[in-house]
Amino acid sequence: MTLCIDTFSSHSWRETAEGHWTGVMGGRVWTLTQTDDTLWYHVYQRSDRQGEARGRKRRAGVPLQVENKSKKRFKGALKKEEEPVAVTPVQEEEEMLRDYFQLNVDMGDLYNKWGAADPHFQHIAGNFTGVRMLRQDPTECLFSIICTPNNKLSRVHGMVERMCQALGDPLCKLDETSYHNFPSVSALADNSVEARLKDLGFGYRARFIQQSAAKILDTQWFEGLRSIPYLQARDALRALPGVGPKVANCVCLMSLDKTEAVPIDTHVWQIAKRDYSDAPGNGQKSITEKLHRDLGDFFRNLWGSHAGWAQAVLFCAELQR
DNA sequence: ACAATACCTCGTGT
DNA sequence: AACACGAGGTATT
Repeated sequence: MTLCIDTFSSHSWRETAEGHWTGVMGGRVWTLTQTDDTLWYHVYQRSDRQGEARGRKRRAGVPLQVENKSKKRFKGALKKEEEPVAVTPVQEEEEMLRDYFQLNVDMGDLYNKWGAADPHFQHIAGNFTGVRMLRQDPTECLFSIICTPNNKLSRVHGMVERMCQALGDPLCKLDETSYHNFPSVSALADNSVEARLKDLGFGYRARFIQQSAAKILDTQWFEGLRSIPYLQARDALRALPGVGPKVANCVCLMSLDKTEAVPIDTHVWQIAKRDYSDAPGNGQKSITEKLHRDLGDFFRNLWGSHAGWAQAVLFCAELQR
């Protein structure tokens, strides 16, 4: 069982050693690894004086052995814990991971449901029971995904990294790598941001980011998107510059708890045309907004309430072939 | 509603 | 070595 965090899903993680993923989540720097059904983690503490983590004192560039394994042991969705009276730091950290990896969701049930409804899913992804959707921070998700259209993922990764370094608060420094929080919306809304991001190689996306941030700051509806229905959230996001159907659906799916949101990108469309002959849009030349809706409806009808998750799993399985 | 076009940048391929 | 190509779409016409 190997932990792997897809670079499209989140650009904040990188594999610093084999099977060990280091990144920022919830304002803290983590290193994660997995053995069997157990997720092991280490949280770096910010030093009082120099802003460097204590973890820095560990051997440079090697796997970080988690200390106090008995304390930091983290069991997945295997057993329920009793409600704590007072929340300890360890309990808080475990809850953050449980939330981020959505470990309360029983993937077995979902896989059975998808496989039963769709023989092709069963054939391609029936065994990929370990793949699950992250529950990302909406702000980080939105502004990262805005960078992806008409772009290469490798470049997006560098862009996001530079944006965090330039505009996010520093957290700690490990082995010459400084980790920063994702920039706040207000930091991204500043008038100087467009020029700054252009200097960092963002091209025309620099304006989208600054303008979207300014609009979010101005209108205030962004924070409430998790608690309103999918279609309302999607349409609200569509009003932001640089946010089309694909980006809106990605943000809905990956950060706003809209499990039914199905982002249609060029790869998904190829798969749909090849493997789902009864799907709409077979004679279509390109992905129009209507086709995006129709294909989404088709997959929601096929897979049910977690269609977006099913699509992500199927695509992940596709990549492994 | 759909098709055509430009778009920043920067690996890669020729 | 120079140059065209296109990338997990979007905005505009």
